[in-house]
Amino acid sequence: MATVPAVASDNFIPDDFALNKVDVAMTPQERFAEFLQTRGKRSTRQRQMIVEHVSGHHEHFDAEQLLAELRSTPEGARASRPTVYRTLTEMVEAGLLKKMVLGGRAIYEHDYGYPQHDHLYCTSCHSLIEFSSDELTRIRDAVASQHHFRAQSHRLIIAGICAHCRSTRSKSRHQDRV
Amino acid sequence: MATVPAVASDNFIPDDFALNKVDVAMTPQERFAEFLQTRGKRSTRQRQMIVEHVSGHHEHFDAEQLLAELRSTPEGARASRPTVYRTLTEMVEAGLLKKMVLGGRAIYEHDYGYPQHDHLYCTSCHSLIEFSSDELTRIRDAVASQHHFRAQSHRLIIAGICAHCRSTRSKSRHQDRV
DNA sequence: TTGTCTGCAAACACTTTGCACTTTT
DNA sequence: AAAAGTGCAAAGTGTTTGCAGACAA
Repeated sequence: MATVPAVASDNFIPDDFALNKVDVAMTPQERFAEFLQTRGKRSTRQRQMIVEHVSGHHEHFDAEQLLAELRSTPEGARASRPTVYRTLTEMVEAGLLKKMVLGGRAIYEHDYGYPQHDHLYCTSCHSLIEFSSDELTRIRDAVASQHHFRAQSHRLIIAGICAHCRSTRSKSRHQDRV
Repeated sequence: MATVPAVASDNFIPDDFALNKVDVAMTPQERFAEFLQTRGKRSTRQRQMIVEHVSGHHEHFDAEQLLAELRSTPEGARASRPTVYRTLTEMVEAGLLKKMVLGGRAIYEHDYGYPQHDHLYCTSCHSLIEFSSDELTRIRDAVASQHHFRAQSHRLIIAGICAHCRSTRSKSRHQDRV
């Protein structure tokens, strides 16, 4: 199953395991458990609580944010920074999360059970608005075949100012790396 | 930091100055000189040689690469690392270069006088192949207006394996952050 | 002269790693 | 018991910044 070298998952492309859209009925937790099992990895308390927490918050987030949230939970629900980073990496490998880089740091979003989509990125308030376009996928495949390129995935980010910031005419407009 | 984290032009969107497609006949050097002037900035030896060098190499590159190239030039054509970074930032502000982030570091490409285009990114050899699509721009504008979003720019990166790597069946396939 | 630039060294943000100890299997 | 995981502290990257001396305007 795991033919692909398990690079620390800087990839935003789920690996072979992830591509098997086997059982869509599994919960993220179950799916992750299966993933760990097939990899000879262990189901630890930390990994469990991280998947649990992430599954309950359907927003975009980054590692430090997640770490802070975990630390603010009542229970001894805490994991170290390295563990959080390591687990996020595994969740990407498992196809539960998708990773992208914005403003210099990695942003994660849910991938399991969510349809392919792209983003509008407000350079003023940094919000991400999702949208999807079939046409886009068509263009992608057309362009790829023209170049004898095997497309595995794509990422389109349209940067600009969102409706809210436009009306607020925020003074503090600035633009971030994409 | 201040309210607006003065992210030194991490933007890939040319600022107001850049949007004035005034004189397309100017050389990059002239344009940069004009940019500096309107900003009350000075035309130093370092800035001149950096623009000069960059203008002579029409490839994608990153700051460290440029720094290394400058250091290998015969003449005392050298600038410090901070100066290289600062000047690249200015060149982006001036609309001469466009910046994007791939594999964790900033990649620059020429923007002045070059048509809008997007990229195919080979996750195996890390090469960037350019292409352009009018349809894409259409989609972008359609999506943006649907969301009352003012699109300023967009970036589409199609990741996959290029023709060359596909035939080479490279063993070392790996995937990088985009 | 005057205020901007440069280069150095140090600081930075985010992320990864080495290693001894702890846990899961 | 054996193997994998965790946390700590330290190391890395790529990039930015404070500051004193160097230099355009």
